[in-house]
Order: sequence, then structure tokens, then C-alpha cells
Amino acid sequence: MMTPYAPANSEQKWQAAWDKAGVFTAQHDPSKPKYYVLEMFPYPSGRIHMGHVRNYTMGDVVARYKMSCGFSVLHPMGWDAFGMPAENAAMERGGHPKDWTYGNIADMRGQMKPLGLSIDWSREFATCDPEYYGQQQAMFLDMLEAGLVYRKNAVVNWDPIDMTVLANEQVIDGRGWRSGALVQRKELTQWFFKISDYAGELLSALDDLKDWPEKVRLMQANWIGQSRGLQFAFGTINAPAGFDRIECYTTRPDTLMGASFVGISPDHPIAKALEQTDPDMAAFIAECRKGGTTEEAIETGEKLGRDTGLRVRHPLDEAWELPVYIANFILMDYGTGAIFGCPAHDARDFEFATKYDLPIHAVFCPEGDETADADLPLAQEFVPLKSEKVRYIRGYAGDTVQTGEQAIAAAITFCEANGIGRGVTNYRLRDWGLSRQRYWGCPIPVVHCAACGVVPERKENLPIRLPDDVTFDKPGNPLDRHPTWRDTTCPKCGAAARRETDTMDTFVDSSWYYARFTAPHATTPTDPAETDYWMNVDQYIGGIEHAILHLLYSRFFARAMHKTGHLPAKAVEPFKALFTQGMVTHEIYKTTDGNGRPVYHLPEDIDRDAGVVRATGEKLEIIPSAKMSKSKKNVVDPMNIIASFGADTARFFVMSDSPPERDVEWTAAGADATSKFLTRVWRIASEIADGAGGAGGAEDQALMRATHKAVDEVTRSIDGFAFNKAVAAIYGLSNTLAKSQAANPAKRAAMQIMAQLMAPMVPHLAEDIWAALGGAGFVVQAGWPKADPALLMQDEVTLPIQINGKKRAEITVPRDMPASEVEKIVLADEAVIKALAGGQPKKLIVVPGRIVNVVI
RNA sequence: GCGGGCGUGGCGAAAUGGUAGACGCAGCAGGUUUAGGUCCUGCCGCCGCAAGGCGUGGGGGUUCAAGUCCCUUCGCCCGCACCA
Repeated sequence: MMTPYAPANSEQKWQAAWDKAGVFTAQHDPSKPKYYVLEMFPYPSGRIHMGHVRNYTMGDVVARYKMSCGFSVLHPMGWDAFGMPAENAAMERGGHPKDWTYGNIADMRGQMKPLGLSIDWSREFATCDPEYYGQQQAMFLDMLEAGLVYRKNAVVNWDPIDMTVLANEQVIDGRGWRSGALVQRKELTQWFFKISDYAGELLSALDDLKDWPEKVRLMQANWIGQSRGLQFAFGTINAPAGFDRIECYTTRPDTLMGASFVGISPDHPIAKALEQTDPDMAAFIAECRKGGTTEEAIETGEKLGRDTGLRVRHPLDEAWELPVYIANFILMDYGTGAIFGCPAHDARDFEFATKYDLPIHAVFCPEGDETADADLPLAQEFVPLKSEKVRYIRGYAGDTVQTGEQAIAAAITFCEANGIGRGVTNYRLRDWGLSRQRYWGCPIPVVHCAACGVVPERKENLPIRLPDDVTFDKPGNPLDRHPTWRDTTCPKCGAAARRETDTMDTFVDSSWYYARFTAPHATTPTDPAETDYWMNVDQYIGGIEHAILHLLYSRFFARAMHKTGHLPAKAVEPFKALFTQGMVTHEIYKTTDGNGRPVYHLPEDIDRDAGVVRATGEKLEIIPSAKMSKSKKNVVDPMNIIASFGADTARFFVMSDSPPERDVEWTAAGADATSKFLTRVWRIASEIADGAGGAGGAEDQALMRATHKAVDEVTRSIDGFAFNKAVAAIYGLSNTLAKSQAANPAKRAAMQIMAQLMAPMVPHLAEDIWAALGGAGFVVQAGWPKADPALLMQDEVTLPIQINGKKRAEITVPRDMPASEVEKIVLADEAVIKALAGGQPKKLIVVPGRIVNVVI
């Protein structure tokens, strides 16, 4: 009997049944190949959104598919649970960050479970669990011992709203990545990870990440920013004591003969020395510091400089003296904090030289510029190195060099041979500052002792737990003003000492969670037997917004974990394949109020067809496809979709139409259509279960061909992360099945295969169909169908006939007909005869099984 | 400024150098239905009554054959950006 399709009941039923059977509990089974699929774990905001649904459904499709293919699959879920929002909530609403966070986790887990994801919930953890962050503290101590963490005084990015330090990666356009506040420069003593030690390796290893998006690899390569150049020194003439030389770094040593000044950073040791004795310099340096990284300074980009009065000698010409300027655009932490200025061939130096009236010596001119001579006059204009080819004119390496690259290499060789500096490789990447002046994070497990200095905690004292009795009535770090938590004894000498009150950047938490999932309850950070079996993550899925931050930190952290014995060598690249998915978008419905301010309307409050607000009849402006945002009211709550259509509809919709790496627009019409399709499939299946079928015969064979073609297409599509094409193939098969006059047994067989093909995407419906057709066990455990190559071959093929590249006719011939036979048939074709008009073709191309082209 | 990506019907999109537009949405016509919805059948790139012609942002090239490869140009999007 046909029963109506009722997702609400059946989805819950199957979820309970899978749970009871432990279908998704990951098994460490050495007899099977393993597959580890991971989606970037969520921050427990309290509500899941459509982006989560899309992200986790993609992972689920892969996980279920691999499971069906015979892999032992690990598909875990956890919570990236430390961070500012919990503290903000405590400040705004009272309560404790811990209660807020764990409450949100419970809520979100409750919203995720109805999606029917194939997650091994027994491995769940939150990064704010002491069992997790205690292990993180243990690793921190190991890394400290291994020299991978250190403490230094540095100018850092200070976020005045979040009242904490930010890493360079966390400053976007001069603003804090979370608060949006203009970042200030502040000098503080902070903890750093030595990620710069790995700059070269993190860069070169990108080449091997073949299954990562090219875009992400490029972004990381640019961020690491490798450059090759010359480090050399200018001898000083009248510098303060102790400063005999000024070390410079340049990527353009070929322009050394175009020098007209030396510039140093306001933070350079010489600048600091001058600051002590020269009030004018001190004032100028103070002005530079004030600017720094503020947005205004970046936007106006004004180059400020001041002549120090110091003079240096050019390394290639003792008699040549150059002035030394302090300049606001020179960064102390790149290269040596000092540069030589070549205004003729560097746009920034040109601007600076023009402003301060410094000479501009050209060193070369573009190829073909015959006005230039071996002794170039002072240039009036900036000469950009647009062409690779230049006439290399002035300098020490002769005038034979043809390209800029060769000139640079020759200059380095020349300088090294003459004892002027050495070729060095520099990186833009700087060490990762991990100290945060916040409560809700992993405490840094060290102690400050008056006698012994900074002392690591003893491992047996871990975890250093966050105290529960904290207040958020004042800004700043509650740990810092806690009456007793800070008080401890020195692990070394036993005297009274103070705990470190900074906590770790939350990006530390997410830099190793993938490894912890392999042994979430181990009493050490990782378990070698488990990491050896499960690592690496075979498929990682998440948003492109983590292309640099999280993904670069994780690549570093895996290396640091390997060095400290927490990961095997094979796991230094933790994510074998990466997929970055697009967003779920939605139209925005906007009207304008009396004061010209925008008013946004929820999708359920408007009439899309009439284009008006339902309640008031106001005319709507419809803004197409934008990121879902609460303030724009274009948010669709997955819980509402599940309530009205079921999880399978939500899952199938987000897999349909758009390729997964691109944005997909959620529409009410699309959700309706998806739901109708699933209902239709259920109806077709029910009819087959009830015995529906036609006469069979040749129809049976045709149906099996269509089915195996679909198996082939769906398999290749899922393998290639083209879920939209897998969905299209399933639509195609359902159309064929609905119209087929095959006999019932053939239809039944085809429908069973279709249930298997649909199972990764719509697992509940697939189980219903499987059960209705009398399949044994769960469809999720029924294996993956294999396309029969014999059925994919057609006995006859239709060949299009092109005349001069345009299709004019087609013929149907046996698949293996020899080309000579095909030619005869083609030449006898009416359209060909007409086109030839009695003549002979110039050429006749037969591509067997594909196409024929007649060239006239 | 540097680096990268993308431009295909009304819309989301397919297309190992080999029949452009699979599949879906929207739309149109018909059937079922008291009606609406559901469901079923068919049509659906553009121009054209048709025959036919034209079509993958524009221009050029390679090729028997180009959405696909090369050059050039326009437009949009993303990342980085005082890095010496």
C-alpha cells in the first residue's frame, strides 16, 4: 500500500535506529582502508545556520559514500568553544561564559542531530573542556622546551575594544578581525610561536598539496612572502658610538649604484639612540609611532622622513657619502629595519626623494631607449621596470645583463665575490603572537617568580584550570584582578610566585583538534597508535575565510607537534585534501522609511510574486543573492525548513544546482520543488513496491542501461566533488524510471540501486525506499553499486555529421563499424550529397564513435 | 600597484578540443480536478510564418573542428598591499 511520505516520523525513526546499531562509530580496523573526513568545527553561537547545513552535508555525503565503498570512516564533530563572544555575553547579560558556552553547545547539538549526519558523537569534545586544554598546555610546555615558543618584548597590535593583542593575520585593513576597532600599536612582552622557523618549509610544501585549491595555496604563498636579495652594510661616518655599520636588505642589489639615501625605521636601534640625545628626533619618532598601522595613515600613505645628520659611505665607492633618514614607512621587523633608497627605480623611494629633494640616479633604461648613455644624467622621472628586458648601464656588473632577474643574480654574485654582503632569503611571515589578555581561553601554563623568572608549570599540575569565580563588571582581564588565582608557588624554588594571566589565542585550540579526534579521551595529547592509523585528514571541508589564519597555523602546529613527538612524520601536512565551499545566500527584501532609512523584511512577511510587504502593501526592493545576515533579515533558519519539509529536503537542496565551491541561493520555490521531487521518488518507489511494472522485454534492458549510466555518473560526480551533477543524474534516473515500461523485477532492481545512489544525500528517504523494497539491513551498510561496463556501452552510436564544422545531419551506425564503412555511408547521405554538389570533399574526418566532419 | 578567479538562455547551471544549453527553477499549452493546489503530458537560446540564419562579454589567431587552447580588450569578483 502506498503510504504518504512523512519525513518527520521517518527521519527520527532512522536516526534512532542508526544510533542504536552504532553504525557511525568509527572503528580502528587495520584490515580496512581508513578515511578521515572532517568539516571545520563550529563556534557554539547557539544556532546553526544554512552555511552549517551545507558544510556538514557535504562532509556527510563524502563520509557515507566512503563508508559504502568499504572504508573505515572517521567523521567526528566538536566545538571551537573559547573566545570573546562568551565573555561579551557575560558582560552584557551577566552569567558565566562557561554556562553560556555549554548551553549553546547543547542547543546546537540538538539542532544538528535532526540533520541525520553520520557523525561519531562518542568522540565529541569542546576546546573549553579542561581535558582538552590541559593537553594543549602539556604540548605548550613541550614546545617551550623545544624552543618553538618564546617570550619577547615587541610592538604589537592592540585591539582597544576587545582589550587584547591580535596577531598580524588577525588585523584586516588596520582593524581587529572580530571587533572592527582601529588597531593601535603597543609595546608589550608577549609569547610567540616560532612559525618563522618554518617559513621556507611551509612554502615549499605547498607544492605537494595537490588536492588543495590553487587559490588557497597562492594566498598562503603570498602571505609567507619569500624574497631573495642581498644583505650588506653601509659604513658610518659620524654615528653614535657602537654603530659602525648600518645593515640593509635589498631585493634589488642591481640598483645599488642608484642609491641616494639610507633610510632607517623609527624603531631602529640608531633611531632609539638618537631619540635619547636629540629632542627634534625624539619628537619626529613619536609622531611616526602615533601613525603606524592606523587606517588613516595607511590610506593617506604620506611618506614622512627626517634627515638625521648622519652620513654613510657607499660600499662600492668609499668617496660617495649618503645621508641617513628616519622614515615612517620602514618596518623594523622586516629585513634589517633599514633600506637604501633608489628613487629612479622604486616608486616609493621616488616619492620620498621628490619630497625631500634628494638626487635621482638612473641605473638603467628600458631596452630601445637610445637617449640613455653609459653615463646617465640625473633622471627627472621615475623609470619603472616594466619590461623584463633592460639595457643595463651603470654599475659594477658590466652592461651585458639582459633581464632584471639576471641582473639581480649577477649583482649578488658580484657583491659576495667582493666581500660586500651576502645573498639571503627573507620572509614576510612573522612569528605568531599567541598571548591574549582575556579570560575565556586556555591559560598559558607558566609562573613568574621574582627569583627564577619565567618558570614552566610542572606537567603533573596540569590542567591549569580557569577559575569559575570571576566577574565581568569591569573591562580588562578578570584573571588579572582575581584575588587568589594568580597566587601560586614557583615550581622551581617554591617561593611565592604569580601565574601568567594571559591566555592563548583561540586559533591555538583549532590548530590541533583534528589530531585529538583520533583519540579524544587519551591521557596524553595524542595516541601514537591512533594518529598512525587515522591521520591525515583525507578530506577537510570549510570556508575560504580560513585560507590563511587557521590553515596556516594548523600546518605549522602539526610540524611543531611532530618535533615534540605528538604526531608522526606523515602528519606534518594534516589535511591531505581541502575543499572550500561557497556560501548559502538569499535575496534581501527592503523598503525605505519616512526618513530614507532602509527597512528590511523577513521572507515570511512578504509576498514575493506581488513584490509587496504583506501587512502594509508597501512596494519592495528585491536585492539579489546576498550573504545571509540577521541585520538584513534574509536568514532562513534550518530548523524551520526541517520542521516543514524534513532534513532530506534541506540536504538535497543545498547539494543541488550550484557547484559546491560556488554560492548557492536559497529560495522558497527551490525548497518546494526539492520537497516535491523527494515525494515523487517516494511515490514511484511505493508503486514499484506494490508491484507496478510494464511488459518488460527490451524495456528491461534499456532501464538497466540507464541505471548503470546513472551509477557511473553519480560515482564520478561524488568523487569529483560535483554534487550538483550527482543530483542531476538522480533526477535523470527518476525520470527514466517513472516512464519506463520495464517489468516489475527490473524496476525494483533499478529502484534499489537508486536508493543506494541517493543514500549519501538523502539518507532517511533512501532507508525508507530500501526497506519498502525489501532490502536487507540498512542501505547505508549495503555497499556502493558498481557500474557494469558492458551496460555502459551502446551497440549503436549516433554520429553527428558536420560539414565544414557545422552540424548538418546525423547517422546511426554500429559502434565498431570501421571508418571506411562510415565514410561510405556519410558520402551517401542526402545532406552531404547536396552540399558537395557533385564535387569531392577536400577532407573527410571520421572520429570513431564521436563525430564526422566533411571539409569542402 | 601586485597576485588570482570568473563572464554560457529569463534564472541556477552542464559540456575528455568533437551535436552548446544535460538536470533543475521560472514560463507557456493541454489533461485530471467543482475551483485552486497537487499530479500527468508536451513546448521552452535568439531572429524568422517558414526555409533558414545567428548564437558561450568584444576583437583577432591556431585547428578539419574552439565555451574549452593562444594573443588582445572590456566588465565583475576575491586576496594581498608602505615587505625594501
